[in-house]
Amino acid sequence: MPELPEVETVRKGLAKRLLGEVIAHIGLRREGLRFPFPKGFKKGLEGRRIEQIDRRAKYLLIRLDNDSTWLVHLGMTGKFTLFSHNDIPEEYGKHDHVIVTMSDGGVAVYNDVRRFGFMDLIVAGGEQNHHHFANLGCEPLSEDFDAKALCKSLEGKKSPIKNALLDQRVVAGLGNIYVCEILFRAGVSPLRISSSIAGKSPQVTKRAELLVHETKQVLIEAIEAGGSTISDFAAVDGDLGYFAHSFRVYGKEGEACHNSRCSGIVSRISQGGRSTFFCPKCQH
DNA sequence: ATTGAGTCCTGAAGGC
DNA sequence: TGCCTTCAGGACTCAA
Repeated sequence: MPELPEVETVRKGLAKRLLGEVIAHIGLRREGLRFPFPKGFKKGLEGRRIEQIDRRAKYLLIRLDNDSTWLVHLGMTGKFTLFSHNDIPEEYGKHDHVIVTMSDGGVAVYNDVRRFGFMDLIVAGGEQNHHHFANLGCEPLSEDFDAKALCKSLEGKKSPIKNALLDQRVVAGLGNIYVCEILFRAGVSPLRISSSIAGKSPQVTKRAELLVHETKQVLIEAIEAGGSTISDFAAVDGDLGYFAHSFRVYGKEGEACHNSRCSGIVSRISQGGRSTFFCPKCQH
C-alpha cells in the first residue's frame, strides 16, 4: 500500500483520534509481523499516553509519554482501522494482528495481509541510531531536498535513476508508483543513468531541478487527495484517497501518453524486479 | 562500495 | 465448482 502520502494520511487520521488517549491494552494475535515483536513490546505500550504522532519517510512514529516511541511501518498491506467504543467488531479477521484498546473504549485494529509491515518500540533517545533510520536520506518535502542535494547523492551512481529514486538512502519515502509519476512529469527516462543527472552543465542542472520540483509537487497533490488507493488501501478513518485517479503513467500500459503533444504509448518494463511505466517518446 | 537477485507473505486476476 | 502462473504500493539480506 503505502508510500509517503498514504503514510502521512494515516498519520493524520491516527492523530485526530488518538492524540492524548491512553493505551489500555495491546492484543497481539501472533508473535510478530515481518519481524517478531520486540521483548517487552506489549508491556511497554500499555498504560502510555499518546502525545504526538510523527512521520519519517514511510515510518509512523507514535510518541509516548515516557519519551519512548512506537515505531510502525505498514509494509505493503498494513492498515489501521479505528472503532469507537460503541462500534467495536464482535470478532476479528485472520489478518487483524494487533488490537489496540484505548482507555476511552475505542479500538485501533492493525491489519496486514502480507505481513511485510513491522513494529518496534524505541526507548528514549534511541531513534538517531536506530537501524531503520541510520541510513535514511532526506525528507523529500523538506528544504534539505533540493537539486544540489539530489545531485550529490546521484554522483557516480551507475544505476538507473528509477532505482536510485526508490533507494531510501537517496531520498526517503518514495515508492514505485510515485517514482514513475515523478519521472513522467519531469520528462526523465527511468532508464537514464543516475550520474548523468549529477553533472554541472545547465541542461543537467535543469533535470535535477525538475525532478526535485515534480517530486514535491506529486507528493503534495497526493497528500491533499488524502493518499491514493490501489486495491486495499483504506485511510485510517475509512475514507479512500482519490489520487489514483490522477496517475498519468502508473498502470497505464498501452494507453496514449497523457502529454497531449506527444503521440507516444505508455510502456511497461521491469527494473530491479519492479514494474516501471513510462512514455519512451517524451521521457529522455 | 554498489548493485542485482532472492526472500518474506497472502490474495487477486487472468489464461486455460 | 478448478488449477496454474503472474503480479502487487516495501525493504532486508546476501553474493558478486
